[in-house]
Amino acid sequence: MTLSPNTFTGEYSYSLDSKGRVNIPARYRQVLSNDNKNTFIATRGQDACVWVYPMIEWKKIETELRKLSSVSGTHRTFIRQISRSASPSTYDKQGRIKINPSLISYAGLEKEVIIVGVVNKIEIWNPEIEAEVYKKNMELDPNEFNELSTKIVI
Amino acid sequence: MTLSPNTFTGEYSYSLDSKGRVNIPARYRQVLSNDNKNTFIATRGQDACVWVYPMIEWKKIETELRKLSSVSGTHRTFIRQISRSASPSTYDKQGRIKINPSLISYAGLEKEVIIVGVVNKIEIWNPEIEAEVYKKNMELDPNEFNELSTKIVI
DNA sequence: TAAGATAATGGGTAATAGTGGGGAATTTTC
DNA sequence: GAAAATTCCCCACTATTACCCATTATCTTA
Repeated sequence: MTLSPNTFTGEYSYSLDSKGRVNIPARYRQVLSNDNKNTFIATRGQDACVWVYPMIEWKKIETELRKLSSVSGTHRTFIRQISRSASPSTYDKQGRIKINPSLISYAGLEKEVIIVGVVNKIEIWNPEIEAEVYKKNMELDPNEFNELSTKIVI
Repeated sequence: MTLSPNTFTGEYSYSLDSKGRVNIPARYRQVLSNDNKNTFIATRGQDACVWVYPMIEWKKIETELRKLSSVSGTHRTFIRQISRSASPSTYDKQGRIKINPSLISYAGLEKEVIIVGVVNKIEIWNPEIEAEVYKKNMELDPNEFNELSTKIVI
């Protein structure tokens, strides 16, 4: 059952332990290409969750950031906000990565978390917050969904 | 944990000691390429912070300065300003560099500082000042910010 | 459905990182 | 040229992290 490399789908329930570690689902680790060196980059999501990129995917962002100039105030702020919350973590022998305290509090994570594969990255949520956000988004924008359907066929 | 060489992300809290020394986070030292000779160049940031470049990255700035030297304009002023206050520092056995007094007062640094990796360089802030600047910037340009994130963040 | 294999979780310990300070060497000042 | 000041290098203590092992749970297959 080998899907495309570095592509994540499905939803899992895991626990965040007292040392701030979460397991990366075995299936996700299996589809990682070797050049990721077992390393992920965790960062703030656009929603109240943690985004976890395989290293290779993150490097693409990094390359784009390097093109921006620090002469521009807006660019400077942008780079800082993206970069400051990004921290690499190589998973241990048991397949866990470490999530740093500021990300844990940003995403409101407690013991039980859900892990969602969103194609090129992984999201880690507090289940309660995820349910709220899901509900809100569904009510919000039926039109945008229609618009999307013209762009992508599933 | 092997990210691109000379590339810094993440945020850390450190202390500036009575001798004007700050620790460079171990993770940052590990991604330094050898040709940096354990040396950084500290200078005035565009914001109220200290910018710390690995030597190799700094040399790129110097190259830029030479290119711009015959052209008048803001770029030249910008780079000259950074250049004039730049001073090199090699980190000691414990991984600390020395920040000179004029930079400490420019950035308003006290005992507690935060260190932010902004891709090609490192920023050192007084936490209170950083929080203010953050707040101000967030109010300033949400539109441009969103536009940038749709282009760059994947 | 039982047994083996794989995966998830929790915790202990050795190694590493961060902090503070002492003293030799060097520079500055009188 | 001596005293004072500063810088640099080293050592020691403490806190934190990463690594390893043990146990429990879940999945797979015969």
